[in-house]
Amino acid sequence: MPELPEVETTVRAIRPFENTILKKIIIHNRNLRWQVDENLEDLVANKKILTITRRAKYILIHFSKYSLMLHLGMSGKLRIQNNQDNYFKKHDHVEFIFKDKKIIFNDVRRFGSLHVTKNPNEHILIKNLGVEPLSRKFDKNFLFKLCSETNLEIKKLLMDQRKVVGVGNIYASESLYLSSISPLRKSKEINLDECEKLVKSIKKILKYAIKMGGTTLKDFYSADGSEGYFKLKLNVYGLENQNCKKCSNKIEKIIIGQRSTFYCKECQT
DNA sequence: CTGAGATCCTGTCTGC
DNA sequence: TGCAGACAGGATCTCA
Repeated sequence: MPELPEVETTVRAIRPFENTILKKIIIHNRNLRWQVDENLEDLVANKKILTITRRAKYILIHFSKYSLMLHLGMSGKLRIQNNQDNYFKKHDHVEFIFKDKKIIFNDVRRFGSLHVTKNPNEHILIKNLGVEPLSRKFDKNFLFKLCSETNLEIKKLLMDQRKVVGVGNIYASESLYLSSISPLRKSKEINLDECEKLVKSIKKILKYAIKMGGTTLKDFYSADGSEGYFKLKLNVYGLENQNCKKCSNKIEKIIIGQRSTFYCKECQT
């Protein structure tokens, strides 16, 4: 579920917990993508959260000495619940307990992860990550250079977190559609103009998705813990055999790197 | 070094 | 209904 906009939306939803004391963490299941660090609860119990930030698809919760790194994987989500509403859902693995409320990490498939570290930027899972697509650094020249350094299908390149972070399977298909570039194109054959279009499309769709996600923050807080991110209007993803909005050709589904990929053969060349 | 493919896990949907 | 098989929005690891 979570690509950059969903993670960013989640970060914004829990940002009100900045400058509050995390009383304790209760871990019901340490068996996530990686085992949760043995002493993680002790290191941050009764400590004040200073800031909550995002790097790639990681949610970073910073305390004075340590930071928590939370990744939502494929199916992870956070929900905020009043302490008095004492109910559980299946696959609630971690509870972050505050004075009146708690944040609960629920993850059906357990591809998510939770780590504690002194310096997240130096953590093995973070230090080799690529450029933030919404940063200034990510411009046409930067993407053009990335494209010239390898010869992957462009969609694979976009999804390689060591090159560009945050773009997952949905937004890769969508941004290529907006740019009229085929997901099968080899990166070395993509010219500077096309890189410009692609950079603009990626930034545009990510910003749009974040904006849309923001409108559901209220749901995020709701007492019943209602789930689900706003489903923004997609142009190609999941729309196999439906008509392309630009040319009325049928949207095709193909597999690239074992991942479903949707595109219009007619408009994307 | 690169790139292809397997893999972790559970739930849901499709087709017989 | 039951059941097998495919598939799901991530990312690492192994191996050629």
